[in-house]
Amino acid sequence: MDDAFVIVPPLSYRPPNANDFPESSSWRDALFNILSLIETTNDSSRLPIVLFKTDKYVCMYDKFPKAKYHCLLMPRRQRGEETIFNTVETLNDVTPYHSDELREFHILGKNIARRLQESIQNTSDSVQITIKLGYHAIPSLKPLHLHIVSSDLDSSYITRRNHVQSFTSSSFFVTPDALENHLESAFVSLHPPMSLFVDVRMQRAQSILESAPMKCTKCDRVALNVPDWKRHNQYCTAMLKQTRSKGSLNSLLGWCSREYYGVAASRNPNFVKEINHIGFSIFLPQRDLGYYSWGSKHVPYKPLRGIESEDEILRCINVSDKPARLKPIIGQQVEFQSPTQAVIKNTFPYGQIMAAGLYVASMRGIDINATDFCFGGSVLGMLATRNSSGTFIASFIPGTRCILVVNREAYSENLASSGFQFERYATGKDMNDTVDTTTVNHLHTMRVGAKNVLFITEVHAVDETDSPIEIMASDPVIWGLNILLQMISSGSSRICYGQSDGQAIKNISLQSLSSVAQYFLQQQPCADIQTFEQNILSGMRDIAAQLVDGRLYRVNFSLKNIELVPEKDPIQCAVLPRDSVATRLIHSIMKDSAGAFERKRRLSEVDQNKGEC
DNA sequence: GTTCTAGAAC
DNA sequence: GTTCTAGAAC
Repeated sequence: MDDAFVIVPPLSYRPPNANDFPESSSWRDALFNILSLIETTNDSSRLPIVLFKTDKYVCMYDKFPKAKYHCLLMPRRQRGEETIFNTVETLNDVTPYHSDELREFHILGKNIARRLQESIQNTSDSVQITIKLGYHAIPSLKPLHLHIVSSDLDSSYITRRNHVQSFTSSSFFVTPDALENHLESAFVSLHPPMSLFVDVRMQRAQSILESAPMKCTKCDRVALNVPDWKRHNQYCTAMLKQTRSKGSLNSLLGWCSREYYGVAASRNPNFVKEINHIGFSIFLPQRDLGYYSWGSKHVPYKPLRGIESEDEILRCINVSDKPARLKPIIGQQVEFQSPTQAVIKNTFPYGQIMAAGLYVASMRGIDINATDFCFGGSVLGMLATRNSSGTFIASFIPGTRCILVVNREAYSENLASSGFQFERYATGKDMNDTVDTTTVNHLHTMRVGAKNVLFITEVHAVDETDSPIEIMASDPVIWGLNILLQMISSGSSRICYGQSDGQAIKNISLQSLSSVAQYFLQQQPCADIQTFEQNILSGMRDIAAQLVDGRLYRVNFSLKNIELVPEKDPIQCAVLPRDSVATRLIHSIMKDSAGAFERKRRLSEVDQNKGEC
């Protein structure tokens, strides 16, 4: 281990004021917000909430210190870099594969602890206080954070039983040594270690918080209640017990075997398996951010730049909606109906609604600043085939370095068409209903190569586990690679399709993503997945390299190479509302999400009341 | 994670 | 009457 990475200078502990900490949309995102503040602040070593940082890690003061000295050590979020820590949110995401990184992290933590110990050497506290390191077996906050905390636990912020237990229980407070020993045990006794994850015994850990006796850390006296524990703790004069750490194992840590595909795997394991089964290696699903619906309420068309306020967008979003469940229709035959014609243009508010997806993604904890790209549903296909059957526009999302790429082609759709009829049939709706224009969208992130990509795509249905299913009234073979990449963009591991002869849909079947791929590759023996992957990665590189300013660019092709050309009609081809509106929509989440969220709630109540009257 | 508060425990 | 806990809201 190269100690140079983790050398810590002498530290002086100067806890900040509570209002030095950034406001957070939700307490769950508090640490993420701090981490992105650190990345976006020019000289973040001057931030009062930071005690010490390196290129990879940051040690910040705890906002509610449970002892005279209390900090949190975390890996920094590194844009575009492959650090495994980026996907570790709790101890349950840790694998033996993380051993080396964790060891380095722990050495840094111990060195910080040593410096803190030095800094209190000459104070009256020096005799009684030692600095301890540990993770909470069940943390309240993500991502992974190591507590560096002094043994006194003398703090007005200790108010509840679980505060006491979480820092005094020798098993709930998981020391770095205990975690390292646990990981080490996988290499000794279990095989194969790479598919194993740490598994915290949740029930036992919870019962420690709730019902284990609260003991004094010095004399083991059992307290009657929290105030009793605090009173005794302040005046107990017994010597602090020396805790053994080397070689210790933690009784709350076990193992759980599952394949490693990233964080999203637990939500939609089939999708991840299918992608790997096809042979794609550049896609690593990360976070599944769920669904939201867009109901435009039959208002007139409007140019995106004509949107006056974010409320015009907020009122159309329903964050608790999800796609309808696919009905058991396999093998059935469906006659088409003759519903009322309903032609709609993909113009706002019936299209061009990426801003809504960005809003919901921010609300659900995506840091747009830490995201490299945001793609609509057909972008992967365009990059892979280098075929611009569409008008693709690339531009920075205002106020960020995140590149939004969407198909801005203007087209019309008829809700009476057979495709829409089949979608409604497959989800148990009235085939003749051409009035409801609500669409449901899925949000998820993937690593694509070394980049973080947010996907905002429409989905038609979900299966019994609420995973997306593509629905299509034609044989997917016709669509070839595009449908494959559209499914990947929407996070769909299956497609429900039937063959249409104009009168009816026949042979409705359900196929997996990999069988669609297999069929496509059979039809086109010259096609190979690796070439498509290279096209996608080099396309993303080209776009990032050529996007030099805040203007709108059209994605053109010359000899299959991507060329960004400044869009001649940036007003007409806008992909987001004007900057002031878009910025408030996306960034208000960080600073003022409570306000935006409350406003959204009030608006939806108003709309509901209208409906009821 | 905290804050707030009803009502149980004393 | 006061002290303390636990659950909901944020």
